[in-house]
Amino acid sequence: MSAPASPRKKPTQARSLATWNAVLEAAAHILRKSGPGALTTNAVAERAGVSIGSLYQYFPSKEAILAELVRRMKQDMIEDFAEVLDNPALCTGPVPDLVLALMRAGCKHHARDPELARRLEQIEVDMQMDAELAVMKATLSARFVQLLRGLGASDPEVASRDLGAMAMGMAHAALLSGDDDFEALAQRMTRAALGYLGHPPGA
Amino acid sequence: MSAPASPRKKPTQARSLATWNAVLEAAAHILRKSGPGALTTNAVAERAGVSIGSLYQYFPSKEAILAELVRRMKQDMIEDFAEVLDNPALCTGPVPDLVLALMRAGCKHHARDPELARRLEQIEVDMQMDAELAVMKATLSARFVQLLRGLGASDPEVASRDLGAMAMGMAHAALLSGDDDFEALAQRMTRAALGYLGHPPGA
DNA sequence: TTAGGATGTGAGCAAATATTCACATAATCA
DNA sequence: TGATTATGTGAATATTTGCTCACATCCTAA
Repeated sequence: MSAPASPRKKPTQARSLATWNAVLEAAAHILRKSGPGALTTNAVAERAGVSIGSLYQYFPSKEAILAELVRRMKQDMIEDFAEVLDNPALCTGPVPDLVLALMRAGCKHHARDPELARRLEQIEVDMQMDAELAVMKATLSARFVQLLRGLGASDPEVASRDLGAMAMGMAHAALLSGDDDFEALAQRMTRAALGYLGHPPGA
Repeated sequence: MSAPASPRKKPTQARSLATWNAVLEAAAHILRKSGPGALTTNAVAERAGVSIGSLYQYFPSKEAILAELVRRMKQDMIEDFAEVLDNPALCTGPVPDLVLALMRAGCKHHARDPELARRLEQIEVDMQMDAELAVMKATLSARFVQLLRGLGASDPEVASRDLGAMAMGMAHAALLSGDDDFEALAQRMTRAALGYLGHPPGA
């Protein structure tokens, strides 16, 4: 419960790096297939083909494993969004195109690994972040707030929160229904987001 | 895990009904204040001022307690929505007024007990429903689908899912930020929903 | 080659947790 | 009243789970 959520030691040799990865992959697999209730340290070690002692050599607690998985997902997400935010043509072009591109980016990691993404986003809510993760989240959030201010949103902080939550909610609901058409999903998200921002619906 | 999620026996005397209620209230309190991780049967019994044996007389498992809490919340929600859906003036009036009324209804149980509502909605996702709960959810969903079809939504089933998830996501995010202005929240939800439905933003 | 650090092992401990059961007390009714 | 049923009790059990530790094996570098 009170154990630090950061890795105990970084692997240096190739052998230990394989162990490290096997643990994370096993945890991801269990989370994906059986949910957080089945995620026990012993189960992770067994699935990883690694002894429980080895697991604890690199992760001081179950939470640390989850934290690392969340950090990886968040990292990917930030990169997906950055690809859009760093594109000058999109940022100066029509707002609907920009919003659609952002929603597509937001759906990307769901498309890659839907169930895992859903689980991790749910877990993230109840997880106390380590400093690294906090910085990553703050950075991403700040970029959105700035963008929304540029789009004329009256309360960019709230708008950022709302639009993110809206997209996440829709994505999770789609997954639970077995709907994996993420392009159509991104377009529906865009309609809602543009409405939120006060843009009239175009063709 | 495989225990039935329905109550073991219904209380008949006043004394046992008090026990029944104390258990549910205690479970709600723990969920609200400490989250699902702290919800153990022994903790619930202790908080309720009731022996663990008594708890198991009425609830065959921890899941059964949660199922009952979820059923109660869902029941309240359905009533809140029914108040709007059964109002002819609203249903035949301007669409934005109707949508706003629905969003307000959707926020109502969050306003009553925000943290509990958030937790229960999260738990509900991973809970296998009993028949009673399934019927309640299906009934509510059917009414929304019908309404959305009347509003000209091209895919009412998907729209119902999307709009519900959207509202829930925004509500949860607001709560986590400590934002408890549910009227403002309902208005922002309405903007997004109208955009989703293709309605041009009015004054 | 060999010393010493890095890595791996898994039995087992301590704590937590869900649940049962044998028994006690209270309410109801013939 | 006495008998039967409803309700309440909490110590005890069986299981699970996070985690440690004493020891084995592997790698690297001098």
